[in-house]
Amino acid sequence: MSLSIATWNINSVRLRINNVKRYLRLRKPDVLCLQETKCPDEFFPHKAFEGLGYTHRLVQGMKSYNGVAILSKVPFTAKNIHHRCGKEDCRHIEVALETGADPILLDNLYIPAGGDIPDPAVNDKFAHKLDFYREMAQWFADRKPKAGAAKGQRRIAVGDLNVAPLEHDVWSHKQLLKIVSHTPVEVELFGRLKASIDWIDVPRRFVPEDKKLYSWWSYRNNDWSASNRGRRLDHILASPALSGAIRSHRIDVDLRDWKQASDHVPVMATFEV
DNA sequence: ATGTCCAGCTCTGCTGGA
Repeated sequence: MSLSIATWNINSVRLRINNVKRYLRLRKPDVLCLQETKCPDEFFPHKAFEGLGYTHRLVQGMKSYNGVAILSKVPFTAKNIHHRCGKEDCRHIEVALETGADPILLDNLYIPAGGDIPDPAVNDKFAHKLDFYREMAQWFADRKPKAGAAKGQRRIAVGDLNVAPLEHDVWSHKQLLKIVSHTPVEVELFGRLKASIDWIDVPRRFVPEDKKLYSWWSYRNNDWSASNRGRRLDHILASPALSGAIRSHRIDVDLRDWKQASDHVPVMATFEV
């Protein structure tokens, strides 16, 4: 079967529910993973998703900040809500998609942005971000198949990871080296997470590393497309067991121009599973 | 890099977070 999965930092699911519905009608992903829903569970707009066929849902939200949700046409089991770095701040949920004999584990992540000052000694938010990366790298590493095992688990991790790891994941590598999201310490930790189970960077399977690729443009730019100062903060990672199943990717840049847009656009990938 | 958006509270302006 074909399986399409999209990830989108929506920056308030209630405020942008009409954009979400429009996107779902346009691209019809089988699974949508949202971050920054900013919505306590009792107010989550379940009806909108139910009406579009997303009858399987796992939401974990809180007041004002953070919040993640998995909305799916494909049934899933193993609804896991993970607490990270000793906090209950709604940043990691995991399901097992019922796709054939062997389910696919799907992680939806909202990694802390990290504040403005890239120094963990003076900025607790940056320290939290680095700790989150270390914890995730270890958690995935603990799930890596033992040496000699035939093949690993089919696993996909998506979300706003708040790091643009490659030189051409930002508009200016040089000018962003000291800007949170592209500092060497963050890029190193992203690499450690990626190496934990030899994750495949799905969009980069299709777009060479010397080509610019972004999923986020700051609200602080008056004309985001004229300056095009973007960053690739939103990611889709696939485990090696899915390497042969990757079929396509799409980053819907045009959505940054929709009325009342999020500062992030959706990133989607299709697999033949 | 600059500087805009969102949620919450209450206060229809301000604050913190991104």
